[in-house]
Amino acid sequence: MKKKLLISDIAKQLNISITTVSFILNGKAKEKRISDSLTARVLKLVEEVNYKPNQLAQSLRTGKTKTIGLMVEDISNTFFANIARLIEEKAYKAGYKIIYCSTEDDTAKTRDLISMFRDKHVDGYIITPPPGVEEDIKELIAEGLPVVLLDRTLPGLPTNFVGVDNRMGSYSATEHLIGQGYKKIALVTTESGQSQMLQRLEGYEQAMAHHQLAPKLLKIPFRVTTEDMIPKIMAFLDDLRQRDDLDAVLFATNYLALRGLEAIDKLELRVPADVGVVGFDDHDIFRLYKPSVTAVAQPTEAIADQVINMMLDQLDTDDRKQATTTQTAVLPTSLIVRNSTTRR
Amino acid sequence: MKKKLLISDIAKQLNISITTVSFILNGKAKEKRISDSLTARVLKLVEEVNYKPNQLAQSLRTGKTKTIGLMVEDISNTFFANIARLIEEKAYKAGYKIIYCSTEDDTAKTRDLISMFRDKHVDGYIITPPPGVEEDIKELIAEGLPVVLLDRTLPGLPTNFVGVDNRMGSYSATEHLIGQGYKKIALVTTESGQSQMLQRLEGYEQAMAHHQLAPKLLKIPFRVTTEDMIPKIMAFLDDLRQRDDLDAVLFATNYLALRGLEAIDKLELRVPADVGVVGFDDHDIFRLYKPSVTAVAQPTEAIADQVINMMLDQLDTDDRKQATTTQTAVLPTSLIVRNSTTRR
DNA sequence: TCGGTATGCTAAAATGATTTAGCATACCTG
DNA sequence: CAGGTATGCTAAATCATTTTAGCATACCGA
Repeated sequence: MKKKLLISDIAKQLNISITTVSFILNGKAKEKRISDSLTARVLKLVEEVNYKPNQLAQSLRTGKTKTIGLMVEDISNTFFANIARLIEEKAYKAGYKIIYCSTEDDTAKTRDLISMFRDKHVDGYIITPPPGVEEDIKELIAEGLPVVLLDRTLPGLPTNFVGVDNRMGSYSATEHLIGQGYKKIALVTTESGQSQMLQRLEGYEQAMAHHQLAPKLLKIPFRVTTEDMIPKIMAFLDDLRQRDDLDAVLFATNYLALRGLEAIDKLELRVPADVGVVGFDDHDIFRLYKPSVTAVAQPTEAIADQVINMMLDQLDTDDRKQATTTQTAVLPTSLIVRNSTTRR
Repeated sequence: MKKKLLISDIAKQLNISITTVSFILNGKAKEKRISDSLTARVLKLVEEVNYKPNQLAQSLRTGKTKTIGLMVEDISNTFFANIARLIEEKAYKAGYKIIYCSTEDDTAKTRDLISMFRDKHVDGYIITPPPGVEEDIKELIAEGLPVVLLDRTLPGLPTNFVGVDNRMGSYSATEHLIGQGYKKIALVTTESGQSQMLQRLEGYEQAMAHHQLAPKLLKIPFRVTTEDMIPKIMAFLDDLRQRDDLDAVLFATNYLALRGLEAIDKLELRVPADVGVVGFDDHDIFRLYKPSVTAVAQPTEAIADQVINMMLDQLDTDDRKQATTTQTAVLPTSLIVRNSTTRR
């Protein structure tokens, strides 16, 4: 097994000091007045023998690991998987690697993960925060570590944030339904206090209020399994239906919409004739489903762009003026109108 | 900002040497004959002040980073996203973090990524290899680094591998179609030479041959965009249809099946009356689609289990006897019969 | 009383880089 | 020709651990 090359090997071969080699490799040749000819010789040799500095040693000395921690609610959810893919790509281009994990929106697990990431000295944190981690995040910020929150914020936490205009998204989705002649519109959401979910609720309620329509809510508790979800939704819809009080549903997340479609199917309701359907967050399935499903789409690529830009921004900035400015990007959603809301 | 605690702080406070603290923290107290009382005092203080060793320094000294590199073709593909989620979970339980990236099945990119992972000194490699990285992987193995290939193998590479019985999967899918009375069965696959794709092709061809039926193939070139894929599939199916030579299709991957369903939809063919449809690799959509789509399901959880077990196995083993034994797990697929192949 | 060994701990090297402080030498200026 | 400055480089400290080699002291048996 070939021995790994050290910086001292390079220095020895050229009969110069380690310091000089280090300066040259770190682009400080000019600044440190190393002659051009020596610089060239060093770079040539380094190239020839394919010397690569030991990143662990570098990290120990500099405190930088060129690694970003990415914590999403669930990496297997298409929305997050797509974001993760884009973030990864852009991060690699900037020389950063990504360590990821899924929080499952579990406070204790997330706190643990944050602490593990710290132990590993990641340079920056991208987080979709569960409730109850405010203090941990504040600590990160207090220590001058770059943090970008994604998808949802936490109250009272002045931090860089990237998300969409959820209120507007569900407002316009509701307006769209109303415009199509639907009046008895229900919202199926989760019980969570996550900011983005509250905003989606707010948008729906505002649109309904604006038209003097009565809101109808189903809030699914958080840790309900997929199987239990469908009967719950069925019961809710069926009940409204019995009272002739339902002609459309807005689902507040893509997985709720998937379960919802199954529920609607089992109740043998026709879409869009019996009920109109809109999902928040687009999904491959919505294009393909018959009838295709109208959805509030989030601009995945733009989100990922903003996130990584904010992160790189902070990573580039000198640590001093870190906490001074916080950026916030609230991106617009777009309503993709498909057949599930088109009455004929 | 509170100063980070060092091992020397612990030593100083108790008036003992750093060495002793280190031994105790690394569970070598007994072995090194440190008295129980001192051991207890050290552990107590460590607990009280919440001292945590600097992992960078540990890694530099030991050469272990407690990090596993995961390279999949595309982290945003549901199949890989699900696997990634499970692997992450199990890895964390064993104290390992995951760095991931998407190879896009691009040789040059992957070689680059492998080299980056090496620079970062990951302890183990989980890879879905694109063609042309045989040498790089051989090098990893030669250096005694744990490697587990996932989903596909490379010819002439004796390595730990986890995948499914692809040949059997598509064989039985084809048999199923034939059992339902379909005879003019086409296979839509990719042009790639990836082992798993070749096996799926082989299974199909064997089943067809076994019943003296003529195979009909469409091989989609690799870097075709989603939009270009649909017209290609349409043309292929339509052509066969014109010649009255099509009554069922087997799609060799889940994304091909998705595009395929769109194509079938546009051609206004009815499923399963005009064409039966089977997908390789299950997908949420297949349950929900009308009619629901029969699929060859891969046992995601079992795959992830095997992968992480093989990996941890190697990581635990002393480096010496590393390369001696290689494990291979070929898991069975299961055919989930749904409406898309049920003629009435 | 002396050699052997068990006990309980530690000094110092090693891991592989970056960075601070500074040393010669040459050159220039007045 | 003294004194200052620019040039071109380097010795040694530093980052925070782990690990090797070994040092006192006490005790025991012969």
